[in-house]
Amino acid sequence: MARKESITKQMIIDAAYNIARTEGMQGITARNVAEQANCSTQPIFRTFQNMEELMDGVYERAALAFQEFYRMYPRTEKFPFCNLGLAYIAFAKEEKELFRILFVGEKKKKSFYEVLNGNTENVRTEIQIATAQGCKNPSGLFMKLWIFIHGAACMTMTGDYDLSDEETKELLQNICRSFMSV
Amino acid sequence: MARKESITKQMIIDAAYNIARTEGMQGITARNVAEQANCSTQPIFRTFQNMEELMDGVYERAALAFQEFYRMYPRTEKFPFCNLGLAYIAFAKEEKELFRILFVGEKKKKSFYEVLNGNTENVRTEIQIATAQGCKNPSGLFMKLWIFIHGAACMTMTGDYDLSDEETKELLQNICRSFMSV
DNA sequence: CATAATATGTAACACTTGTTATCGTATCTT
DNA sequence: AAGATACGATAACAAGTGTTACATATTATG
Repeated sequence: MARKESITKQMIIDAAYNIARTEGMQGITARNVAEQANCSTQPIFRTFQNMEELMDGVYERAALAFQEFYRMYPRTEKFPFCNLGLAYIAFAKEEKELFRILFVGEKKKKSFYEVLNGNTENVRTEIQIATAQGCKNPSGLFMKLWIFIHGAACMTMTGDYDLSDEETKELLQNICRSFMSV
Repeated sequence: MARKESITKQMIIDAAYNIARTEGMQGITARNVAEQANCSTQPIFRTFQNMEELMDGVYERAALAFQEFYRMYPRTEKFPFCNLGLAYIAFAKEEKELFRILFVGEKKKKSFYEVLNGNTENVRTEIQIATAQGCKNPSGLFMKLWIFIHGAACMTMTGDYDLSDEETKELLQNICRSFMSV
C-alpha cells in the first residue's frame, strides 16, 4: 500500500549528531543535515515536527555517546570518583562540542546525573567506595570533588587547561587526598 | 563643512552590550542593535567594518563590566583568592550571559588573567597574601583553587549550583583550608 | 547665506534559515 | 498485475541575516 521508508529517524539523528560533534548545535540546519544524510530536507520534517525536536534527539544521542565513553574508559584509579572524573575530563578534551552541548550549553536540560546513566547508579557505587575507604561524609566529598572536576573539564573545553592524562591523574589524586584528610 | 555625528561608537557598543547581557552574543544583529540605539543600521556600518568587529567591542565592554564588578565587590575574606573567587561566582550568578561570553564562550579570546585586569596584578597580590600566611606553593594553591572556583561559577551559570553567598563563602574557606594544610 | 562634505534613514541586494506545497515514484495490499 | 498511498526530491515561500546604494538631512566653512 505504501512506499517503504529509506531514510530512518536514526539516520537523520546520526547525521545531525555528526555535524554537532564538529560544529556544535548551531551547525545543525535542515540543509546541512540533509546533505550529511544524502537526502532532501523532506524526510527530516516527516520525522520531526521541527528542527528543535531534532535537536532534542541529538542531545539524547550525545548523552548516549558520553555514557558509552564512560563505560569504555579504563578504571585504573582506586580513589573514589577519580575514574569518573578522569573520563569526564577526557571527554571534554576529545569531544569539546558534545561536552558543551551536554554540560554547559544554553539548552542543557539534564543534570549531570541524568546524563550519566538515566540514574545515579554509578555515583552510588563511587560513594560506597569512599565509605569503604573511611570517608565520613562521602556525598560532601563528591560535591567538592565534582565541582573541581567540572572546573577542570570546562577549562579543558575552552583550552585553558592542558595537562597530560598522567598529570591530571596525579592532580586528582592530590585533590582527593586533601579532601579526604579533612 | 560636515554633519555632526549623533550616534557615537560608544552608544552602539552600549546598545549591543545591553542586548548581550540578556540574550547573549547571538542576540546581537544589526537591526536589533539599531533598534536598541534608536537609529538605523547605517551608523553601525559606518563605525565598524562588520558585525564581528562590533562583537569584539562588546567583548571588551563585557571585560570592563567584570573588572568593575570585581573592583566594587566587598573584600571580607582573609583567605587568599577567596575574595576573587566569591566575586567571580557572584558575577556568574548575576550576569550569566556575560559570564558565558567572557569565560566559556566559543569566541573567548582572553584568558582569565587578561580579562581580570589586562595584567596579573590582582592575582599577584593574592599570591603574596598566601605566602604571608605560610603557604609554601602559592601558585600551586592558586591553580587548584581556581579550577574549583571556575567549576562552581560554571555550575552557577547553568543553574546546577545554587548555594547562598554565605554557604559559598564557607565552602571556599573549607576548600582553601584543605589545600593549604597539605 | 550658499556650498561642500559627511551622517543618517530608506530601501534594496544577496544569502541563509525553517517550513511547506507539489508532484513523480516506489512498494504493499489486493 | 493494478491501484492506493506514503515517501522523497524539487522548488517555492516567508522571515531574518549582513551589507550596500542612494537619497536626504545637517552642519562647518567660504
